[in-house]
Amino acid sequence: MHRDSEKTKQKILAGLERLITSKGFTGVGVNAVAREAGVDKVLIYRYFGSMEGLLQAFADNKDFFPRMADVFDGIPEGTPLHEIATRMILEHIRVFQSSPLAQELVCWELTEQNPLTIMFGREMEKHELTALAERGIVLDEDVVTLSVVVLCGLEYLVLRGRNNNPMMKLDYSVPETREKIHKMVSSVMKAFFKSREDEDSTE
Amino acid sequence: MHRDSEKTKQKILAGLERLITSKGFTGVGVNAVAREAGVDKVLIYRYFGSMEGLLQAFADNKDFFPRMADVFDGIPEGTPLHEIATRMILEHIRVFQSSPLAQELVCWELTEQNPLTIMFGREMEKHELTALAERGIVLDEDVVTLSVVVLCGLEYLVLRGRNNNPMMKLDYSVPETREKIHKMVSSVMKAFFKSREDEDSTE
DNA sequence: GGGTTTTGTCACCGGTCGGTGATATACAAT
DNA sequence: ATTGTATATCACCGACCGGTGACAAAACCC
Repeated sequence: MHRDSEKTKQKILAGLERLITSKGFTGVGVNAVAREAGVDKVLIYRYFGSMEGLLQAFADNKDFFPRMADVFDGIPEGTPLHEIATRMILEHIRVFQSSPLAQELVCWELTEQNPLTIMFGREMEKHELTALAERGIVLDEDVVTLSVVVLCGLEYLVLRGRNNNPMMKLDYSVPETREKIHKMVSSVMKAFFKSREDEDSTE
Repeated sequence: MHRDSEKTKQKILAGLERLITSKGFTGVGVNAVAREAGVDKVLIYRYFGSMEGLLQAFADNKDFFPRMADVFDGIPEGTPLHEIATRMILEHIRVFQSSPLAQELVCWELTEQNPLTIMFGREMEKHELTALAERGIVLDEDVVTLSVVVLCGLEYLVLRGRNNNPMMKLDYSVPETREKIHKMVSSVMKAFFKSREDEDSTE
């Protein structure tokens, strides 16, 4: 039984993460976290002050999304804008789908406010399209709006897919459906870009 | 103190609804419902067997969405398809936004399975586009997919708007933003329909 | 070594939860 | 009025919750 406060803090944080991903956010509590971490709950109060403090610490020590900027490096020069946007969306959703933690946090965010969900929300808010702005890529406002709405739609479908709650027969957890949706996204982005250009040229 | 089992059942069901909309689904429990309804909790077990039974009964006695078919009656003959689809989407989302109960149930659906969320999910699943099919209106599969994805995106934005969780600066609870989004939906549907037609004619 | 601080264990508190049995009270049939 | 039944009230159970104080033991400092 070594005594290492730093290690126990990590055990607690790891326990919290396991608990969230396994039982969902509704199961999160001081007792449950302590049990999961194999640690006395009083240590949570000692090291983090409270459950709120623990959530805050968890949010601080974690970056939920990989750097979106890396996506760009895989995109060759001269790729049309609509394809860049499409890839951004699909890449984001791929990451999101492979992260049960992120999915659970979004659900939590929709039902409650706490230090963790607030921080997570901020992270979520900026990551995507700011990366474009950093590269000096300026998109039509409507295009941005569409991208976000589509992105939201896909996230939502991923969340519904977790519990087999298809939306109008559209089940994102089915590979064929997923493929169909991806194709649609690609073509709608293309069509919308084109219609914007046509409009600009006739003004 | 009248003794009217039917009335008590209604009081319990009403209490459940008030509780869901006011405290959210996380606050739902036998004790809380009984307290909210001003009734002893044992009556819940007597009349509904269990919490599950109560949720089932609540789902049975409630239709969450007004008949979507009525939307058609307000649409003149000869309206272009893309505009019909657009109106369907926006009408659905208008209803959804004005129903805190529906919003809370969706959140519940995303986190847990129970008789109520399952029934609600089924209701949600069919209502929208089946109405089109009933009228003999056949839409391109991609168009349906796009409609659903956009619809999902808007629902998601409504949910995020409840707790001020904008998505990439896009806050659906702000009227101007809402207006902007509606315009975008209208024009993207138009553009996508057009691109489908172009594609068909060149095959 | 001794004394202090840090780290961890344990027992306990009041409160709420889901669930149940015993009992009182209103009503309806006779 | 008497009986039986449906309706409602009350008290209670064990389990879990968030939170705290008392205390043991390891580690550190001199």
